[in-house]
Amino acid sequence: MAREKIKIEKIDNLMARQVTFSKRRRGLIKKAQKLAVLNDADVSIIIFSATGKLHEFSNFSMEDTLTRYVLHFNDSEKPVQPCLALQRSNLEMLHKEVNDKMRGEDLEGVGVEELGQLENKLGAGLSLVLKTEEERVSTEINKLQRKENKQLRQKMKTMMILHQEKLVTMNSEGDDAVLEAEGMLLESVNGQQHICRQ
Amino acid sequence: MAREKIKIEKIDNLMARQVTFSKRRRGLIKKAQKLAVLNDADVSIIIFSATGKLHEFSNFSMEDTLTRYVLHFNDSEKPVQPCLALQRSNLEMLHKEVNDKMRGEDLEGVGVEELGQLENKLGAGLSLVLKTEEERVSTEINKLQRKENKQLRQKMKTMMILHQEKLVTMNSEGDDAVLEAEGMLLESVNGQQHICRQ
DNA sequence: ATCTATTGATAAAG
DNA sequence: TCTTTATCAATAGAT
Repeated sequence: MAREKIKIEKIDNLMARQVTFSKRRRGLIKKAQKLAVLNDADVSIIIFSATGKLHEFSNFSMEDTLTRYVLHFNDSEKPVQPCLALQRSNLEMLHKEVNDKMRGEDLEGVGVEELGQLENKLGAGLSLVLKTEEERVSTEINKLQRKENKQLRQKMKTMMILHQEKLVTMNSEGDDAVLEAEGMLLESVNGQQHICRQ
Repeated sequence: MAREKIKIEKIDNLMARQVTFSKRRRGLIKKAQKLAVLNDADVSIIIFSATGKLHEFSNFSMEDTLTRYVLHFNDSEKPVQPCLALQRSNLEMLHKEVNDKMRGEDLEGVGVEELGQLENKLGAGLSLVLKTEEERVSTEINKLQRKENKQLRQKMKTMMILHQEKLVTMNSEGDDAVLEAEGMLLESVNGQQHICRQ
């Protein structure tokens, strides 16, 4: 869109590429801003340049938008409106799911595998991000094994486990139902430990 | 950019807004595509329309780009190039961090609070996403309290705890260091339980 | 969806 | 990187 028409292919000249990147990046974000305002939409853009530099735009909170994106796949059939409505809708879906699936069942009698499907619904969006993080760290830990740095490995694993533990703590907020759930957690962890030792 | 210049403010007329949204959304994504190709960049766009419909573009894997985005803040001083380099760089940073902070310390003597800072480094990107999810569910659980649906609450909490448990399982891959770490986890959970009962 | 007058974006040069 | 300017690209309004 200028003096000459250019072919859409990687620009060879580094200098020209950097100049074009700056111009087009600003143009893109300008358009994103207009789209967001004109149409009352949430628009988020993440750009990593070839040199690894991050450029971002979000007319709303980037974190909230990404969370909304990740959670969107929990309830993709029925698109929802604003963030609060999104949360409400997701929870109502969980209500229904839980009531449908667990009606009349004794929770204590339901195994981890059977709960897995419901748990996946609850954590589906979370897992999308978690899985890559888990796999990433797992892969790196395997690389470390070759380096025989066992001490560091143990420390990293311990930290990861403590990280998970903190999350469990966040879930436990000291009301009536929690104590029973904590008991189940202890039983589960004991069972888990047994499985891990196989 | 057309017959008349328009003010950049929310378009009142619903029909006109929808038409403009379609046109500009396609234009934005077209520009994003060109930017990605011309400059060899990773470009991801997430758009939620006012009606909650999701539109997305990513010239690379959206999941990988979002993971890279979340992880980017672990190592923001030193931008990194490709995904593999990113992982390597992050791990090397963790190496250094762990060795610097824990050199000569007996791991068993280090409390949860003291590990927290390192653990936050390890999980910083993860937490960015997890925190909102945790807070979201936590908020909704509190709302449920008012509805006095205690049975459902317990089930949800149990599922969340089982979810965390599964993550712990993912971290445990049956090598030497894990058994000790699991022992620590059990101790930690017992301690945690005590704290929760206060 | 298609048209087209007009505005907006930008490639090349300075 | 900023400005200029000739040209190309996107699009507002109409159909």
